[in-house]
Amino acid sequence: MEVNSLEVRRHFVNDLSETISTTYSEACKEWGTMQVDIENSIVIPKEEKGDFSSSISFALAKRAKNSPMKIADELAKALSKTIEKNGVVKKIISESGYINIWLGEAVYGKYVIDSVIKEGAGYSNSERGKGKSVILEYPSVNPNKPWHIGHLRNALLGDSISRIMKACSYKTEREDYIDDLGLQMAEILWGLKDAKVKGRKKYDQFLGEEYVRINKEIEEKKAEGEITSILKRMEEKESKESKEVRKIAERSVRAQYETAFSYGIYHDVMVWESDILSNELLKLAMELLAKKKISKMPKEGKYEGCTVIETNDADENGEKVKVFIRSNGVATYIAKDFAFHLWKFGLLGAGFKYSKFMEQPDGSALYSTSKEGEKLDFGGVGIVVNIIGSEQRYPQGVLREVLKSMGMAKEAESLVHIAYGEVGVKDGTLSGRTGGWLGEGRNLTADDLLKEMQKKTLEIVKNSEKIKEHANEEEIAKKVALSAIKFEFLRITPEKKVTFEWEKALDLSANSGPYCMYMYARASRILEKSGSQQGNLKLKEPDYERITRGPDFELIKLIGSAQERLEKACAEYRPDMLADYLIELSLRFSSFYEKMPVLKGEESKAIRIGIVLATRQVLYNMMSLLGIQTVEQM
RNA sequence: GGACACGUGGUGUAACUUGGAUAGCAUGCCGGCUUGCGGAGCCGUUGGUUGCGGGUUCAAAUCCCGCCGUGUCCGCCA
Repeated sequence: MEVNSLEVRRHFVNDLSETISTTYSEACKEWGTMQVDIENSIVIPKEEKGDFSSSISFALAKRAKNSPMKIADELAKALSKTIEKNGVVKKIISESGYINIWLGEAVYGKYVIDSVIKEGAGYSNSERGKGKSVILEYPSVNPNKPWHIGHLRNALLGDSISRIMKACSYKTEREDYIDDLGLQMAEILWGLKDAKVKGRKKYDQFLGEEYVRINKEIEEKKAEGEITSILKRMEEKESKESKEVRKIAERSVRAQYETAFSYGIYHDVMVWESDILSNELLKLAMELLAKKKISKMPKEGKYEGCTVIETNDADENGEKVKVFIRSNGVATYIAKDFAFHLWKFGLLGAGFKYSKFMEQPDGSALYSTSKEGEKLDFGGVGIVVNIIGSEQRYPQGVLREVLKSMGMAKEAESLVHIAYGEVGVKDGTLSGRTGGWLGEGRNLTADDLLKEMQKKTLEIVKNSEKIKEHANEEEIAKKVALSAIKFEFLRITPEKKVTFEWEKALDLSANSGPYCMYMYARASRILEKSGSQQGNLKLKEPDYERITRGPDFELIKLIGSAQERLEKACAEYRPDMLADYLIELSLRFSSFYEKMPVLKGEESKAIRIGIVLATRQVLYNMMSLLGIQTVEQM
């Protein structure tokens, strides 16, 4: 039997609601089922108040025409009789209107530690998403520039959320959308001409710099008209431009993915905008809209010759219309995106052809849509998660609205937009057009951030006396650098805007990623010195009765809440909740071993080793969900 | 003009969806700790009228109404 905080909570709710319905049957009649109210009334109180607590008596007071204190007293008394002999719950008492329950340290501690050891890397995993499939889209960077720190935030969020959902048993599909037909690529095509890559620059870096130069040139030469015609020719099948732009884009994407791989970010499939056209997904989608009479083709007025959709929200001029197909026959971005989303949900009855794009460093295959290739089982999922900047709330809302008006309420509901706040810099923007990402000496790119961070961590690692194998210095420094960057980006609620500053970013003391790694390394060393391995803990016969109401049990409770924390983070798409949990865990662990010597613990030694073992495992599990790797020494 | 997001100690943030006990954590400042299982550490002190004003409630950072500030979006751009 696995007992964790979720189980305890569930039991508490059940016992409480049974007790209430018998003790206050009159009040309950009016209230109906109070299950939800009871669930919401349960919190984890301050240490000295107990392990779980309910404030339900306050809500009951009016109905039962009694004071909250008396109700809490009665309920606590009645509940005490339900305490099972197994001793997971030790006592239930009331205090100023609250009902507080106390867990039995030995019994609960044994359950928690035993299940961590038994489940290992799977401990805290959940089945909440069993049988559900999800497609996650990130970071969808235009292929005309390197990833800057804003794109990095997107990619790290997507990477972490997909890891989290996978740990919750969702069948995940990591997808990247490549916009190879956009204005930005047309501009590249116009201005790049015969330019060769100068020096040994990465191709995405080269394109990004060229793009800034090209934009100035376009303005000087007033070349907007020429670009529009290039844009149109790019969309034509088999045109010279369509082939050339795809070639440039593929080369650029390969360069961008070098960045992704250096951060440990992987995908399953990339979808090219040009393939949405070549595989006729757009045509099918528009036919479907026409058939359902959602789209209209005005014969006169402003939108003559267009295919449009009416929306609920009026814009500043009172217009309630969105153009899907322009009067010149060219589809708008939102039309392509809509067709794409019908495909994601499997509502088109057709799909792409795929070919293998490359093998990723982790050994997994990355597929890409293509004009020729085999049919594979991508798309057609139940949940769609898009990690896109908050500035795209409106178009994402339009997608949802059109789905709804097509009678696809379930899909509309399952279209999730992770609207993360933009990454800003103190002065200026990260604009690709004006080159705001270019800096002096170091750029605001994901590549340069990692490079700078590694420079810093390598210096620290080199001076560390704790590292025995100095051959691994580079590898350790890289993992520490990655943890610092990832933690810094992921610890903040996605919605919040962040302002990037080099000084702050490189300040390791302010970053908790390396701190968590440090705790893991210390735990590892304690275990090494104790001669303990995961397998032989039983041989040491830990005496669970030696768990005290102190830092040890506080730590155990925290370990026991791992699954609860994970499920919440998953339900709300919030990696920052796990970052928060990791900090708590690290702090508790730190104060635990500071106050309770493990190896000199005498009779308590075995159980304390068990606690260290469990902590180390959960640290490892949670860090993996943020994409952070551990080291044994640092 | 309309819609949305954000506003919490000096700084960065958590808790807001589901109202509960003294608003949690980090960082900074100040002070202390090392013959001790790893000092990238630990302990302590300082610092908040939760943007402002009303309302609901036994109880409001949390819910409602009205303001203020910052930002974003509303195109036959993507």
